[in-house]
Formats: sequence, structure tokens, C-alpha cells
Amino acid sequence: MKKKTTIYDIAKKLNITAATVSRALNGNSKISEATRKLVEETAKEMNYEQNRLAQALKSGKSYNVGVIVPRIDSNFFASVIRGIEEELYPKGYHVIICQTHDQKSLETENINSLLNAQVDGVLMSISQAQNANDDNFDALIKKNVPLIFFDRKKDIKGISSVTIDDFKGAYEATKHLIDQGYKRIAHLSNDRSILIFKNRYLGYKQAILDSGLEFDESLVIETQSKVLEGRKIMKQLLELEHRPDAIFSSSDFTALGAIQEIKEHGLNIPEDISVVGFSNEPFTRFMELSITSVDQSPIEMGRLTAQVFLEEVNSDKRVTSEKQVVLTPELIVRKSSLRTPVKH
Amino acid sequence: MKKKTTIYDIAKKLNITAATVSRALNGNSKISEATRKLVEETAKEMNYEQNRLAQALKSGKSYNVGVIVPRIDSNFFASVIRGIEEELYPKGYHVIICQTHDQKSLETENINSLLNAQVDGVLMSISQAQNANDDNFDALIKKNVPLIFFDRKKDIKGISSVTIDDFKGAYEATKHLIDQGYKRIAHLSNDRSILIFKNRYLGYKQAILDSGLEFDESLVIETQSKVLEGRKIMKQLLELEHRPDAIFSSSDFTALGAIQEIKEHGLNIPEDISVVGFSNEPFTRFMELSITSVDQSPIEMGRLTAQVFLEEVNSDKRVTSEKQVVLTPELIVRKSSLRTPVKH
DNA sequence: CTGTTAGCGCCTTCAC
DNA sequence: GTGAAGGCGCTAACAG
Repeated sequence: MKKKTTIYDIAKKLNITAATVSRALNGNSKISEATRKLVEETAKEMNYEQNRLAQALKSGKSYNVGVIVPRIDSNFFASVIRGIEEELYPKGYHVIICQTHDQKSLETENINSLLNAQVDGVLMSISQAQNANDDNFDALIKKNVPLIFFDRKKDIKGISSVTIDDFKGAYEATKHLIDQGYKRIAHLSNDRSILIFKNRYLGYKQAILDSGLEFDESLVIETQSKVLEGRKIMKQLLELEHRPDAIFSSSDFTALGAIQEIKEHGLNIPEDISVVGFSNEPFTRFMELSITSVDQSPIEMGRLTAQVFLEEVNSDKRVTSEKQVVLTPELIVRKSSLRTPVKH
Repeated sequence: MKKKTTIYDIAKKLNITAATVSRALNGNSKISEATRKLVEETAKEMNYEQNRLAQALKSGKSYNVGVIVPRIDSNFFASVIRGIEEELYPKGYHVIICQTHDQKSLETENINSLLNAQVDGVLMSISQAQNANDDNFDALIKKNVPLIFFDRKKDIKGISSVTIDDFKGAYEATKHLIDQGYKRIAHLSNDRSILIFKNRYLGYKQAILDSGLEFDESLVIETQSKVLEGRKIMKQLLELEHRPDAIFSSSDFTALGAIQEIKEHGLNIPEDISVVGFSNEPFTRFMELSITSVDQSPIEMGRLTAQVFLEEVNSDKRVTSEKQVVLTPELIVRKSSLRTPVKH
């Protein structure tokens, strides 16, 4: 690597000290307009660029934040990340992205690795926990590294979070099905130790109870957010003596799998069985049979998460009580659940 | 943040110097087994962790590498990134991911930003260039920061790359169509100043010429890798007096758009029009009408890219000639192009 | 307003 | 084998 110019080089050239150069470059108020200009010009002339590593060492801040998600190849997480970046880049922060692939071991590894890299904070969506994995967060909390959950959170005292109102989203999705006349609505759930899935389940349940329909726990099935899992589960449901006439899935991917299976069994959607997903992944719109889903405004979620982080990192009092931001979901009705077909 | 223990703390406790501690921890040979053990134990005991910022400042290496891609919410790029991570994490590197969203301005911004963060290298897939954007790379090259292209590359002297044989992939895809008896094959291309698209075009063209069919340049259309673009273009093609009977698309997303448009016009796939995409995105498999596509083994591509980076960064002679790794693509035949339907 | 000094945490000669 | 000293590049406290 070519030798880079430092503030000393500038100082020497101008017969002043490095400190002065530093001050001039950092907008310190106690500096003459003349030298400031001079320094700035010379800096540009000499192609000076601040060494962030040195600055980081000095300040103890790396200006890197870690973002941990289950995976990045879903539009939802990719969009949240985009929102985070949009908010953080202008403030000089970089984002290090880690994927857990829903494995606890990777989650642990990622956290340690980020800690080791001296990140200034960690924004994360937790992975599916085979068992409680709170110890993963302990390391962060113990070191007082700002931790903020988005979407998939756990309730931990003092930890802020940005989520959507999953209960409401699920409630409305289920109510939409009920309003259409469906009576036996199954719910494809997911690991309910993760709050979003728990809340979607509760919203679903409440909608059913509120409508006076019978709530049948056996129609609630926990699975993973994967197309093939959706197929597998749907297959079981179709073999039921008294099969469901509608599906509310906590994931678009499982919903897609369910749809495939339903069609393969020669049934029609939404006439025989109606399907609603969750997340509003782009493919739900692009399918020939477009899928009704719940939008989570992921970019907004990312921006808000970043903002909460910035607030925390810029406040000295580290004992601030946590902040819980909750976004409102939006049901997007499409063909897969609408008995009177609409154009979309 | 709680005060972290440094090598000085360990030194003080053991009545030795920080230098000795450093040596013990770094596996320096000239150190007694006794003190090494002692130091290691005390380090663990005191919860010591190396401050990577300090080490970075000292060594001039940040152990961060930048990865720049057009977007991360496509399975292809997400998978390449996964491959890169798998290779780099064990070596202590972190990956900073940047998206260009195919905008040149963002590409420039990202490069500068990464440079500013003192990354040890940049692995990138270039964005669609409205005009030549070589100056973007100049900054990197000038600073002697290892730059490695994957997938979307430019031919720049001294810059290594990892790609697949796009010509071959396109040739085989086109040949597959020809073998099925299709005679008027259109090609949905993309910015051909990017080599992958140029090569896919050339492979397509060669397959047609080799088969004795007439090559019609008007059936080659440049567009963007987006579903809606695919629809738009397909609409135009369908209005042609002598419309094509097959489509070879350089992108799965455009292929999907084309398929939607074809269906909407009441035509059958693959009977009336056959469609082949490129990239083997998961949705091509999951569609009811599964889409024939060309697999690019993205994870492998990521791993190889990372390996090339590691080689470069670990060799002193910075004037090594570039390395060009080329992977072999694989055509995955599915319903959208196979006249005798198969199960998939 | 600007110079001096010191230190962030680590590593690497150079001595002994 | 280990200690002493200096420096990576920058900034902040203290002088003046």
C-alpha cells in the first residue's frame, strides 16, 4: 500500500502542529478562519484522508455496527437492512451483516465475532431458538454494547426493539378470512418462543374467538418458514377428516408451499381453500395466483431501528429505559383469499 | 462501556512487561513455555480480549473486507456472500456488505466509504453502468487495495476475477431450445458493457449460428433484471408480426415477467412459447410452472472469490498477474421449456 | 488561537 | 527469554 498522508505531513508542510491540523479539520471553533482554510486546501491538495482506525482507537468507537439476521435472501430482511443503511451511512457508520441461518451456534459465533470487531452496537433479529438462547445476549449486555431487536425480539429488560403489531396483522388477516365466510381456518405457525410468532398466533386466535367460531388448537401447526415445510404440513392438513377451508400462514414461504400442495391435490384457491401469508414478499405479488399477505414496511423498520441505535449511542446515561417502537401492519388482499376475483 | 482488560493489566498482575504478554499471546517462539502458559491462563481469567482496533492501527490491516453487490435480496448474491463469509470468517475477517442498487453514484459512494473504513480488500460485482465507470475502480487500484470481481466483472489489467462461463451457459440454454424444435428464439439481454451479459449474448448468438438458424438481431433486447421490465419487453415481442416461439432470458426475473405476460395473452408455455432464464433463483423451482434456468453455483463462486482475495492479501509482491477463475454453469431443465412435460 | 504533551492498545526492533 | 522504548495516526487536556 502506498504511504498515506497524515496530519503530520500537512502540519510539516504548513509549519504548524498536527494538533492544529486536527482541529482545523474537525471544525473546532477555536481556530482562525485563515489557517482553517489553508489546512483544508492543503489537505485536499495532498489527498489527505482521515485514518478511521486511528480515530477509532482513540475514541474507542469503531463506527461499525453489526446487523444479525436469520438470512439476507428474503426481501424482508434485505429491505430492513437497506433501511438501516440509509439511516446509518450518512452518520459515518458501516454495517457488518451476519447471517445465523437460524442456527444457534452461528448466532453465538456472530455475536462474539462482532464483539471482537469492536462494533458500536448490534441490531438483530433473533434466530429460531431450539432452546432458550438468552446467554447469547448476555455477552452483549454485560459489555454494555447497545443491542436493539427488530422484528424477531425477545423481551429483555432494558433492551429496545422495533417491531410491527403482529397481533393486529394476524387478527386482521384472520378476520378477513372470516368475513369471507371461511369457517375452519388453520394457522401455520412457527417457533412461538419468538414473540412475533406467538403474537401472530394470538391475533389469529383472538379473531376466531371474537367471531364466535370454534377455536380448534389442532389446526395450529408449528413449522419453519420454508416452502417445502409448507407443502409437508399442508399435505397433513389435507388428509384430515375435516380439513380446513382456509390457511393463515405466519410466513409467505410456507404459504407458497401450502398453495402448491393444495393445487396438486386438485383443489381450487380460493374457492376450496383460501390462503393468506405474512410479510408481503415480492413473489406474493408476482405469482399468477397472487397471494394475500401482511405488509411489514421493512424499510421503515430498518430506519427506525437505526434511529433507536443512534439515540442510545449518543446518550451517556446508559441506564435509559428501553424504547419499544411498534409499527402498524397492512393487509394486502390478493387473489389467493378473495372469493370474488380482483385484478391485481 | 466497561473498561476492558489490556495486555498491560495482565503484565502488571504477573510482574512482567506488556511486550512479553504480547509475545506469549501471539505464539512467538522465543518465550518460555512456563510464562506462555501463565499468561494464557491469566488472560482467560481476566477475560482478556484483543483490541482489534489497536492491532489494526498497528498493522495497517483492518481485517474487514468490503463486498459490493447490486442488491442482496436475490438468492444469487445472497449465496455468493454466504460463500465469501464461510471462507473469510475462519480467517478472522469481517465482511461489510454494500448495495449499489445498480446506481453508479451509490457505487462510487460505497467504494469511497469502504476505502475510508480501511478495508483490506474489496470483492465486487459491478453495477449497471450508464456510462463507463472505470474511474470508480481507479481509486481502489491507485491505493493498491486488492480488488476482485465476481460474476459481473470488467476486464482490467491486473485485477483478478471469479466468474462462470456465461458463454457456455447461454450456448447450452439456447441449444436446448433449438433441440426442442424452437426456431425463432428471442434473447432478453441486459447492459452488454457488463461482460456476463455480453457473453450470454454471444453464447446465444453462436448457438443459433451453429445450428444453421437465421440470426435476427431484432430479437435481442436489452432490458433490466426486473419482473416488470420482463413484462414490458414481452408485451412488445408479442405484438411483433412474426413473434418469437422461445425466449432465452439473461435473468430469471425478466423471464418471470415474460411468462406472466405470455400467459396473460392466453398463450401456453412451453407449447406456444418456451422460456429459459438464468441464475436458478429458488422461485424458478417453486413456480407452478417451474422455470428452466442456468445454475451458477453461487456459494462456490463466493468461496473462490474469497480464496483469491486471501492469496492476494498474503502475497507481498503486489504485481502478481491477475487470476481468472471460471466456473462451469449447469442447465437445469424444467417445465417452462420442455415440450414433453416432466415432473419436477 | 496555537503548540506541547500524552495516551488509546498493540507490536516490534534493539538491547541485555 | 525478557525488558525498554518507540511508533501506528489521531485527539484532548493543558499551557501559553
